Amino acid sequence: MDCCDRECAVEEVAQVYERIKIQQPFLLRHCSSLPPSTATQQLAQTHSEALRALNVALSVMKQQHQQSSAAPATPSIKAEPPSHGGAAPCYPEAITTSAARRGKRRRTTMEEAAAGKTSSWAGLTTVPYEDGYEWRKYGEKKINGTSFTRSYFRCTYKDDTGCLATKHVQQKDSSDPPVFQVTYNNKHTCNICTTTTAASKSSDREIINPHPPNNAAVMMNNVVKSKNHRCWCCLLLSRPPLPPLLSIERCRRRANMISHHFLSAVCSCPAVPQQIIMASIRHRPQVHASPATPAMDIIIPQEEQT
DNA sequence: TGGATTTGACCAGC
DNA sequence: GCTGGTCAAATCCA
Repeated sequence: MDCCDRECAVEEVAQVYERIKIQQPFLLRHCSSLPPSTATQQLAQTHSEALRALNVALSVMKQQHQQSSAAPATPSIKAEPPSHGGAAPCYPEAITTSAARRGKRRRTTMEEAAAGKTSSWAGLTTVPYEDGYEWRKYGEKKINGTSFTRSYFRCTYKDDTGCLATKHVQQKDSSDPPVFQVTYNNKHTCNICTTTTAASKSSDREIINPHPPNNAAVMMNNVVKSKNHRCWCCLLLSRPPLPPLLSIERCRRRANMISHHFLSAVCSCPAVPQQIIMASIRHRPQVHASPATPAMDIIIPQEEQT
């Protein structure tokens, strides 16, 4: 496939993606107004899967396009399509690197990753901080031959559960939105997602039901009726590993941190004020020098701030 | 005040 | 000796 064909394909997929994305809030609203049934369940589920698949396809296609237009000497990295949470990468089934040992780790090169000689896994994404897990930053370093610093993260629950999952995020370019290379080491063993409500801080951690309802209508009703107003937007867009349920307050804060792509993908979420969605569409995402900074600035309307 | 982030120092692989 | 990954004290922030 030549360059023009590829661009046409990307454009076509992008158009379909935008069309489905626009339809999703209306569909979900419609489903929520109907009594739960297999048909509405399947419709909502299929719609969500289609949206996610298109998002994945777009990410991969854009990535391939960038790689093909790069210098030939540039080594290709092992990049698999994400399985959840928009463009966030997923984990391989087997991660058994010796680097999992505590202490200093053997460096892994791009070549090794491409050759599959290392069990760590790298992928490109525009939403490096939205992969459904909670991460705590523990370091940042300027890497030779790169324009941007690399940020190091470990699982927030390392101390609680001994989870050894780590990742590092390296911004690759200043494109719009910026592309990040995310490298994961060690699989999550914590198996917990946490939530923080507006009324309580992180002390009230809870284990999320591993089998949440797939029915969009049920989930919508739960959001509307439940006292703590949990956000389910991530659940709707994802498959295991499950992202955390978020309080509306937390989701609003989080909306300030996520990229244009992801935000527009969750535009059906009732917890994220429509004004934020519109603001994210009106204002082009800003490019920041450090990947640790938000991918864009969104002004939360005054009445929405708490 | 406690949790999260920053940042310089340290350590081990290459 | 250089470099990437981690540690941990200092700092920030809600």
